Amino acid sequence: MLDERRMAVLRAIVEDYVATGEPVGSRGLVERHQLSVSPATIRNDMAVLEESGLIAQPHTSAGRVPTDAGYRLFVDQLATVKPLSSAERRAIQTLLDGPLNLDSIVDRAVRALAQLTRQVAVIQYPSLRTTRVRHIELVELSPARCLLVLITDAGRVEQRIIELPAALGPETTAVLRAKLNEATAGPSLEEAVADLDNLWQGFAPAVRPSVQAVVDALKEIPRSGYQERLVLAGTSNLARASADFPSFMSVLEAIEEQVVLLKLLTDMSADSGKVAVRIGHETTQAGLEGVSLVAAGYGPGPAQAHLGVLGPTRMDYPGSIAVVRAIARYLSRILAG
Amino acid sequence: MLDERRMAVLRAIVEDYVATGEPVGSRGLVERHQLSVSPATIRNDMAVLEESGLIAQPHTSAGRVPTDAGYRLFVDQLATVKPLSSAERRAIQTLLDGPLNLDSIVDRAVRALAQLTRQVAVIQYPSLRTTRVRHIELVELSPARCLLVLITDAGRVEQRIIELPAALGPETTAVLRAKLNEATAGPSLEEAVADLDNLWQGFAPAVRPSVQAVVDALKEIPRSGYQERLVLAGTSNLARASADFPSFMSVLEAIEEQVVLLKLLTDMSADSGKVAVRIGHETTQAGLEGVSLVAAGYGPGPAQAHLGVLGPTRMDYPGSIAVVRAIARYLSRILAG
DNA sequence: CTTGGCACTCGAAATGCGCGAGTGCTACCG
DNA sequence: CGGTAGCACTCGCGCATTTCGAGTGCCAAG
Repeated sequence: MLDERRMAVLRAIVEDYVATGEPVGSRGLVERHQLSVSPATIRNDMAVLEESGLIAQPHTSAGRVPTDAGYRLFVDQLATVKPLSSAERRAIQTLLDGPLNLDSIVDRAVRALAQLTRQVAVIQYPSLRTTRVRHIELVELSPARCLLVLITDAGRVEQRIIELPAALGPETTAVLRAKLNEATAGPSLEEAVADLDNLWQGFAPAVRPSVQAVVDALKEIPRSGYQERLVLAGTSNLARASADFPSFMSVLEAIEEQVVLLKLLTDMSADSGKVAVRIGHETTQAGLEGVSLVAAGYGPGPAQAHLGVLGPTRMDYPGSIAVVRAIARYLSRILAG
Repeated sequence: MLDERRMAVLRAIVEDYVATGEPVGSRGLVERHQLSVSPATIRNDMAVLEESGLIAQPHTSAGRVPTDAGYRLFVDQLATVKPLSSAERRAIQTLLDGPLNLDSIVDRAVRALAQLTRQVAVIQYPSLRTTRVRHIELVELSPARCLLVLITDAGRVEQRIIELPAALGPETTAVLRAKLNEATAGPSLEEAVADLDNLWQGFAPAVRPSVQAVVDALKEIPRSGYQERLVLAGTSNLARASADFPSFMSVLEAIEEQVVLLKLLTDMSADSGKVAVRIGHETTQAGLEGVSLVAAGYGPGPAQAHLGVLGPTRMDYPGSIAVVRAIARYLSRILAG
């Protein structure tokens, strides 16, 4: 039923529509592709494809447009891997230069992603849940306050100011710091933090409430919603494609909200380096009608975080997939180094 | 020449145009405002105002629209201070709740700013140049690498990973950390950092290159462009007002670029708490045609950073000014606490 | 100085029309 | 039976034309 040529026709329709943005007709197809059959034949094939729900026509006497299902089939079976151009390779390579602190790496990566795909790019910071603790620092700011600084494996730094019931004093602070570092030196933060409940026992009664305050703050870190951070770039690319969205303002809102986007990202690909694609209605989120998402996990070891690009369903999937995969790998490598 | 009533007319035109977005005619004016004169009189006044360059008509047989100069006069002399509504007060008040670390405070503040003004909100992080150092932390990650963590007065935390020519060892690290804290305990980071050039003399020859590497990294921090951080919110509000811009995509691009925006912000208000307004062409930046900016400085003591909102020239100036001022003050107070 | 009256202008919306891209169908061919 | 050529038909798009009305400027009178 869906033989060789019909698939070729579908591929051609997707490619042309992505390129031009206009419904593609039978004549144009045979002209631009080497299909070596007549337009009439193509029309018959198109009728079949339409019946299968892979393409549709916006109105009678217009050309055909791929449906979400059509894109899905294209991405899964028809798309040929598109190797990165040397210019793209070079652009990504420059990521390796520059400061090694996480903030600036992520910033450069997200900009590169947006620029190369010409879509909206999004990167989630390595989750505090799953990464391991590299170091914990405890600084007395005043008798009533101290600062807790947490540095993870992936280079992420998180800080909290803690109000203390009673002053700790320099020695106690040093001891507590050492114990915290010792206790969290093992597996992920989330697991490590579970063992801290009895820490106060090793301290003098006077400072125990303060110790507990610090422990509570530390336990709170992987729990709070604030711990998830998302950075965006290339929002202006959305405006360029605004004609493709029913309401691109609602898309902007949904993106800014971050919550929805975060959920989508984490729901998608799990494995580091694997690229997953959500097309159109598959992103069952309010405000994201007509939006596709190409995402991958990244991070040292198993995926600790995700990154991706977001654009109209009418999007260059092979190209986006290639860039997303490449950047995810580079990022993983840098963070592991 | 510009008597009482003419100013009242200008104010009415600005208010109506801001409210409706449509050129306002003489008849509508007398209907909606208590001007107790006839439309014909208003027309004469309008002719004068137009001659003075304060209003203009998009085309013959259309109503009048304020020019940039008109808005300027309105803001400087005509606008009445608009007190915050209790709902607005409450919304800002909730800023005081929640975690006290800088990132989340700024995040909440920028969202509040965007929501209350229904404009694009932008907040600049307290500059590393002018703030004082609260604490410096130095952590050995491996023999060849250490992590430098800088905590400023305003609660900002900055980190760098430093490649070391030779291992420092725990004792030397401790000594160096102490010396760095001692040396930077004075004035602003930028000034403090100037005195570090001879620090290596106090160390054994073997570790001197490593000490110098740390000092260099520290000196680099206030210098690098990366140190300036800008956070945005409410970009979707721009889309709502997209009809007001000649090309709102270029506005989006300019905003994303951040460099332009940063320059504008720092060029504007200097004093903490004072609100400054740039209207239309006064923002002499490419891509920002038809954009106005309402900004204020904030921070403990003299303004260390800026925040503001950005929108079409057709914008509720009194309201925006009130909110910007309020949030700048709250933020200053929180950071000082 | 203000006001009513009036002719005039000009953009926005409505209307009508022709063009052409594209389709589906049918008859025909290898 | 799949492919092809021909052909009538549909329907959105672009364009010219018209109409409508909001708003102005000017003038003469109060």
